Amino acid sequence: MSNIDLLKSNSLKATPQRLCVLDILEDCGHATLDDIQTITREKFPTLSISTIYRNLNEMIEKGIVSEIKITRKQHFEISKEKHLHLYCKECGKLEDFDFKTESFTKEIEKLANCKVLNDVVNLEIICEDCLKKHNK
Amino acid sequence: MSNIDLLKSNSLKATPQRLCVLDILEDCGHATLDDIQTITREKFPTLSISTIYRNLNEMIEKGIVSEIKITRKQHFEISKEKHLHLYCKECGKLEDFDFKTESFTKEIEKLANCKVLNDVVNLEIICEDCLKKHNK
DNA sequence: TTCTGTGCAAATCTTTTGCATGGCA
DNA sequence: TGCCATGCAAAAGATTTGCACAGAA
Repeated sequence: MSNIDLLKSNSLKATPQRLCVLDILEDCGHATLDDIQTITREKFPTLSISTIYRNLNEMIEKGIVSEIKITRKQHFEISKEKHLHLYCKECGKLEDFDFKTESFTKEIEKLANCKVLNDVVNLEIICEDCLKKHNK
Repeated sequence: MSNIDLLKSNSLKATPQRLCVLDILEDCGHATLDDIQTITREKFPTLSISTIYRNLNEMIEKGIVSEIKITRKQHFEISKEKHLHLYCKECGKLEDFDFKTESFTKEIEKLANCKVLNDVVNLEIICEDCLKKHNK
């Protein structure tokens, strides 16, 4: 589904500003507010920060976009299938990792008698590259 | 270990203000900044918000206190053993759940060639009570 | 025309800093 | 005395809101 359809199917108009934000999230995987502001400014010098906030909040409410609460600066991404976020505390890299979390969450559901909503689990790590540096 | 010793062993003076914050975290399990501010005010009407921020940041740096990044308002807790946070999106309850996350994190480490640092994994859920309400 | 979305500026929070004061080793 | 910690006020940042205008249905 194109980003245009994604917006329309959530009764949001496909404005250039919204598409621009979605394109950035698609290209970068995840972006902070600063990232979004910097990149959008190149295309739309007049695009206002309040529009970014407003649109992100709307798209989060509709479930099109998700917030990633792992670093102090929050990141945003286009909502997608169950996966992991691996954030390297050493080099600051934030990556998606394709991993079905079901078997983990199903176990919790059984033990705690609850329904787990997360499609995403966030983990702080030291990444492969940084581990290699340690061993040198 | 008492909170006094906890502070001293991290070369922080055990001031009444710091102890008050730690007591709150101990009593509540987790508290937001608002919680901390409201409760400390009862005991120390003059305790300033900047002192709370400064102390929390220091204690986070030393690893005595951890931030919980799950809701929009961040929560704080006294650092402890590996466990889960279950946050009910419906009623807003945030609870600890005793669950060893090792088998999950070990699997990720193998697959992604990384070291997982988390002692804590955050999950958004619908809790047992709220599920019951649905079925009525 | 009627809505919805945008930009700008102002208002409101949140968080951090600078500095003078106070208390404890 | 010499630190370290605090309180207060100001500064800096982040986020939201009000309003008038612009553009698409």
